[in-house]
Amino acid sequence: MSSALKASQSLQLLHDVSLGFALECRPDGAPDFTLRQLTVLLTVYLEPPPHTVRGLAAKLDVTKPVITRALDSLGKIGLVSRRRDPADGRNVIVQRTVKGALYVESIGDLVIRKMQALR
Amino acid sequence: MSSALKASQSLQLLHDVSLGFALECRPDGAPDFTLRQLTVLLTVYLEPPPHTVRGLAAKLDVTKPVITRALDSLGKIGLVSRRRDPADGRNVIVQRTVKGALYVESIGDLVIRKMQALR
DNA sequence: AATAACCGTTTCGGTTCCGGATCATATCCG
DNA sequence: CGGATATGATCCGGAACCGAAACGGTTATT
Repeated sequence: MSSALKASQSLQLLHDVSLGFALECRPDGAPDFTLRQLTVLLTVYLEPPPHTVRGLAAKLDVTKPVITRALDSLGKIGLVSRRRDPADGRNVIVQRTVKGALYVESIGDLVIRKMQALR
Repeated sequence: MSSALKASQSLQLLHDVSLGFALECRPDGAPDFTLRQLTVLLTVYLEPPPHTVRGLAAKLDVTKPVITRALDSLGKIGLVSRRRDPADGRNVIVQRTVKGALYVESIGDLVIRKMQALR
């Protein structure tokens, strides 16, 4: 048995993760997560730093205010923090937090759990 | 090598799929997909029929108007259709469409593609 | 020093989404 | 038949989101 999943299994996994995420992964009474917010969060925690508003906007192909607002939402519940770049005062650097790292880790657990439940 | 992915790989996969979905899987100039709309779509196409508004609302743990609106959005671009239940005229049965099936299949391809690109 | 370029945030108008309540219709049951 | 119940759609007020544009602050250029 290889590590490749069949098409139907891939879809089932995505379905289970989407559903499980909405049902089980609500952080701290936070309201619903947008797919965009989730993507921002995962990008910050999975891709090598530093992360700037401009860079995230380009990577996700959205405008800057979208990123600013997403960081507002994520920051409000402590999943991310911001600080000015000391080297270039125009930049804002998005930083990871302990709480965010734990939360992202729990999402990974969800994916693994759903994958193991696949048949 | 087993079919199990490590935690970091699971997260990377979810990230790549989220990002790829937003960037590559825009059906017919359709606006952004909500995570909820995606979940509804996948549920309709992956879980055994019949699907009703009430059943979908219960499964996703949201109110009925949310499902009605999601079906409006999905139906507008032909990814899903509705018809009255001939047996019980109160029910609305959500039906799959050819276009929807092809679209869901393309999402499966995306997942597989991102999985194969994992390292 | 003055100007231009760059970056993130805020504002603005418009759209979409949400849950609760309500409505119209259909079915069930006394 | 008539009232209670069930289902999905619609309306309502509030909240969140979007892109374009404008704004304040920082750095680069001349």
